[in-house]
Amino acid sequence: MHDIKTIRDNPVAFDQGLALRGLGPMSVDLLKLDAAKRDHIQKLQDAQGRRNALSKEIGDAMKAGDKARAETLKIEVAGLKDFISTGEETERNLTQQLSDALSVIPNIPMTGVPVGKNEHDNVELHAWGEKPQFNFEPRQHFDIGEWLGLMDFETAAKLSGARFVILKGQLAKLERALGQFMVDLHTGTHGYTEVYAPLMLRDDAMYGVGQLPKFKEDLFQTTSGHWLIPTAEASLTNIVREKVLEEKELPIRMTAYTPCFRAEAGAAGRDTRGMIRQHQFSKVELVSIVAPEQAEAEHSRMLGCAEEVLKQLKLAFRTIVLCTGDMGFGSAKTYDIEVWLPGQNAYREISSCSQFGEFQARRMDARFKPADGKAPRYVHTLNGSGLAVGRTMVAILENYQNDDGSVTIPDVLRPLMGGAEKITRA
RNA sequence: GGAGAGGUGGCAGAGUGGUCGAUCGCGUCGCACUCGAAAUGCGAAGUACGCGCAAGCGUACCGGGGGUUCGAAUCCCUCCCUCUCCGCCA
Repeated sequence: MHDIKTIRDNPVAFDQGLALRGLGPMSVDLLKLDAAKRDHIQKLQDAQGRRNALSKEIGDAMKAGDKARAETLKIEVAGLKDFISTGEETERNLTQQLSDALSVIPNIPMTGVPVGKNEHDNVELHAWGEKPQFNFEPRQHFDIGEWLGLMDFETAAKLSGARFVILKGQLAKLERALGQFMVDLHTGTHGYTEVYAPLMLRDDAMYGVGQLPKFKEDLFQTTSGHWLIPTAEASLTNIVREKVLEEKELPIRMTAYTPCFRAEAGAAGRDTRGMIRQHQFSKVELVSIVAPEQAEAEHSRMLGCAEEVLKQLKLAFRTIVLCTGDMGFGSAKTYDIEVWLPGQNAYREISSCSQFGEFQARRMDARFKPADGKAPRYVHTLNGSGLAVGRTMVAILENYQNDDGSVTIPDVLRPLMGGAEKITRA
């Protein structure tokens, strides 16, 4: 959510920021609405002030027993009544209009983010690891999983339709092991606090992280009106909503291993086979709540925490900075980590780490009291996948596949897989 | 699901429809006393928006929203949340 005052003070910079995202200028319309609202408020407040003064006089007159004077004054106030009641409604409407307009405007990219139109303009930061070499044609993960007899899309479709999967035996266990491995790494060596949080959220919470009002069609809603979380970011970030934290409490680092639910409304025809794009998947999420000055350093740190998972699993990846035209709605700067998938012969996104500035904090009203005792300021929020569990399983299947169809289990996961070294056909 | 009780400033807790933006206490901050601290005494302090260079002035805010009234923290409606008892249940 943008601050109308900031736009008022510097409309040109605001429009330039939008242009980076490929959007047309909006400041003129917003400021017109803002001016109309403030002009109206001024008139309304004058009228309210007169009413309050007269009402006080009525009270005094009544106390003094001067009935006639009280009645005269009442008539005078009656003249203001219509203006005030319609004026209050108009104020509500104008406020709502302005807020509606602001709530669907994306965040402005930070300076330094590469300027570009779409994913082709993203910039590679660095790459890590060696792509595995095979003396056979590497297969895609769904072929591997189905051949193993441990990955079943057909039955899942009977239960739930497209974009669901059933995992069995060692693959079901691998999913659980991956989640546990990641959470243990982030809580153990990276200093995050593990959190168990609701998977169903209310409107306000979804609005707070920017999922609503604009991306309703990407979400599932229950009959109770709750929204199923598309990412644990929504649950974790909202933990600080409507709070005024002490600066010494920052940074707050949280992680959670949760299912995520996405309607994938706009993805018809994309990644229709396999586990890459599902309505339900697991993810270990990282969320940081920090003072503004810490945000950039925290962002790099978070990226490192996510990359460490891939390093320990010995999976090759590259890290890119999304260009201005490819960033998500609320993000000010985003790193994507893409893991190498030999079966697809391509890098695929496995993590996205973003900083939001105060964009989400404004929507949530999440602030902190600076150590110097000055007025509360908005916190900065960050989140990143650490990692998407389903896609990590995909990467393991494709990178660790063997000629005989089995899949070698990465060293670090073996203790969590009952000591097994390979996943073999059921 | 049934019945009931509540939601007031950082916390706790008063508040007959008319100087209530709100008593008192605790906590916080400043000053005094002290070598320093504690204790004590005195004093300060809500948030948002608007106007103003500023001092300041105005408006709104007692869970959210709407209403009654000349005037609402106080009355009415509605939604949300919390607590207690009963029922059901992983």
